[in-house]
Amino acid sequence: MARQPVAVGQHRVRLAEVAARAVTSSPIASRIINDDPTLRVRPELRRRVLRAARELGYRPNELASALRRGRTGALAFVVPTLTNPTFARILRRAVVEARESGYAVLLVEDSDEAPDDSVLQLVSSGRIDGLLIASARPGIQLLAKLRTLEIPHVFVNRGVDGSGRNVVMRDADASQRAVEHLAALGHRRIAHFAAPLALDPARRRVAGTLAAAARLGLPEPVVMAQERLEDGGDALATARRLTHAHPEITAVYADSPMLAAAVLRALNEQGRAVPHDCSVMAYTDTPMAALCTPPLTVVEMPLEALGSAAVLSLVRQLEGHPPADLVVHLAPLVLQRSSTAAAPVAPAVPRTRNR
Amino acid sequence: MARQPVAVGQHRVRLAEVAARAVTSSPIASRIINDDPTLRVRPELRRRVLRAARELGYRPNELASALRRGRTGALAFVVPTLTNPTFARILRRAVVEARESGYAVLLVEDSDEAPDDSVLQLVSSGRIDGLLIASARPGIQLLAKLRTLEIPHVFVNRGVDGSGRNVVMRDADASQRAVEHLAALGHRRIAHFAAPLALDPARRRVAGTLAAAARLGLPEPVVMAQERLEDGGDALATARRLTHAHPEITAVYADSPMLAAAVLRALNEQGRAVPHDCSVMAYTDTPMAALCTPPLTVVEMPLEALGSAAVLSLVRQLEGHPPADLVVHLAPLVLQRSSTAAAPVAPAVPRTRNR
DNA sequence: CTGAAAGCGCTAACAA
DNA sequence: TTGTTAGCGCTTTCAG
Repeated sequence: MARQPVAVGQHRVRLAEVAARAVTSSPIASRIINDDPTLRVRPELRRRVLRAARELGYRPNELASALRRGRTGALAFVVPTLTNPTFARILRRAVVEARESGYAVLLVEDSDEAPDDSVLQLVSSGRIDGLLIASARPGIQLLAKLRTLEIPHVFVNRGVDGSGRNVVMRDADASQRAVEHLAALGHRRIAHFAAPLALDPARRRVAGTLAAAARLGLPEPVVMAQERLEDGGDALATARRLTHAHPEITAVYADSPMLAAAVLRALNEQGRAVPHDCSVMAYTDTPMAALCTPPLTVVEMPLEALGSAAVLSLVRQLEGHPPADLVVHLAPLVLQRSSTAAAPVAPAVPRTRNR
Repeated sequence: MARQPVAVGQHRVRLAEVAARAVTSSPIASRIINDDPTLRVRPELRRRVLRAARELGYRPNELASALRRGRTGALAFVVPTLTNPTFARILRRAVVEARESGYAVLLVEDSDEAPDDSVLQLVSSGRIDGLLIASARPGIQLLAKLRTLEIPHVFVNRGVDGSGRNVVMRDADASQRAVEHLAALGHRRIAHFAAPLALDPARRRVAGTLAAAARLGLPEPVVMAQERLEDGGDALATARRLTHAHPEITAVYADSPMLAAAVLRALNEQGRAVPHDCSVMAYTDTPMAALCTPPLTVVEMPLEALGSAAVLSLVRQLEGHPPADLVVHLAPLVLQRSSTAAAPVAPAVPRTRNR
């Protein structure tokens, strides 16, 4: 195979050339460019080196640097499903924060279906320094293998009990806000339509709902979980079962706008008007939430801050600090739109058609 | 028998150790492990090396290999917005395909707002071999700089005229299917609610709609574009303008489920029932599309195949082939749900409430 | 057929 | 204060 013909003068400038131009050696140039604080050097030489670097357009070769330093400057973000808007929001800020800390982010999808060892490949081939794991769930193979590979990592959003490295949000508080909002509107019989209960944050939100209801003196909420989440799955069927089995319910708190949309569909099919006959609200905001019919009241969460906090926490680990649990303190916030309203005075009765 | 050997202790197994155990030298071990076809070696030695590698759990250090070979084994995927479900679908398959071709994928978000040079950093610091660019749009800085850096790249979904390296789908055909679907239902006055027309695929879809309408003898469709897409933006306002200004329209073809949802909202506010008074359909399917009220008829697109094709095309470039335009041939497919139905016999008249 | 030598580009340790 | 030496772990010559 022929050698790639490289345009003349197109060749990448190396550190040695910068050093030569500044009339010094590579190590000195390296330490100046990397701002080595232990280096005592003539200010004039420093200026010469920096100027040479600038003039030549020098960019360090990260790979060479990585090989020498024994650190790659790359992190991997492991998501369960990329199509879930929640993860997109977390990831987005994580990428930015990582870059500001000097790391690139590799993406890995670790779906429930395809138990894939690409994460391990990445780790064991020395491509990355640490792992942001948003795909934790019980029984996931990754967890076991992480113990073997001793690689710094944090669990994002989905925590792992006792791992001591969970970066999560105030999920229980989110439920509390939701329940308070509904209770303030006079609702007493409410349902919590949950994401799979195998997932840690889903469980924390259920707990939050139950605790808040108890504290407010409401009857115990109905809890139903949608066990398959991929691509909508059969959320509609579950929503139908929920609304059908519990006509006494006047408000549903769903674990995502998608689940809430399923509830809207189910109620609509049964001729129950939202919010007149039944209120519906969702955990987390998405662009679609505001465009549902009716627009969904949601509990907005600090997903961007979560992404940012997760990276910072991991970077601290990489700098030698021990791992630690972290709760993003920003408070959940109810955004009231049109899907929640005062509870009906009389128990809701299915009507022939929307009002 | 499939006992997974584990590197006990901190120390990572090096090639030299594999070679030692197989009683040969590193170069030979390397060539055997990398399946060098020009290597003629005793089958027995080959077996010894592979067995030693397996037993020691050897994983090549990708960084060292990259440094030596002058190729990093990493690609960057540049997306405009991660929260757009379309890109999530493309990206998802791209990551898998890349892995199967031996590449990791770095993620970069290149939003309209934050003109960010992190892509260039990645390139000029020698972290990646090539670029998958899904964020192309006129005036984007990246385009100019790409010419300077001579880095292999392809444009995904959003093409750049005359680049000769666009990997796109049959967008015009998607519009054709949509228009045919609506025409078959008796609609004649239709509207195309477009994504920003600065974007190449949006333009191709508009062209497709106009061409199909002309071919079918329909009056020229109304075209209105939503110029800001980020986070829903003011899609609802635009949708209101569209439906309000054109009461004669009996069907709207929107450029995404989100835009379609905005149209559903607007029509609902105006007391027009969907699909009774007006049909609505969308380009591309998402989990939410099926859960809208009413569930959206959509034109499903092969986004996964697009992601896969883009990676393959880029990899070919990296292997020395010249870039080439590529159209993913899989046909757009209309998924009929409940938001489209026969055109009303009389021109639709705003009514006081849904039927 | 196989192995020894020579780096890829950078930086940590040590000399001067 | 500065330069020299020595690799990081791998793979590509090029001799044996």
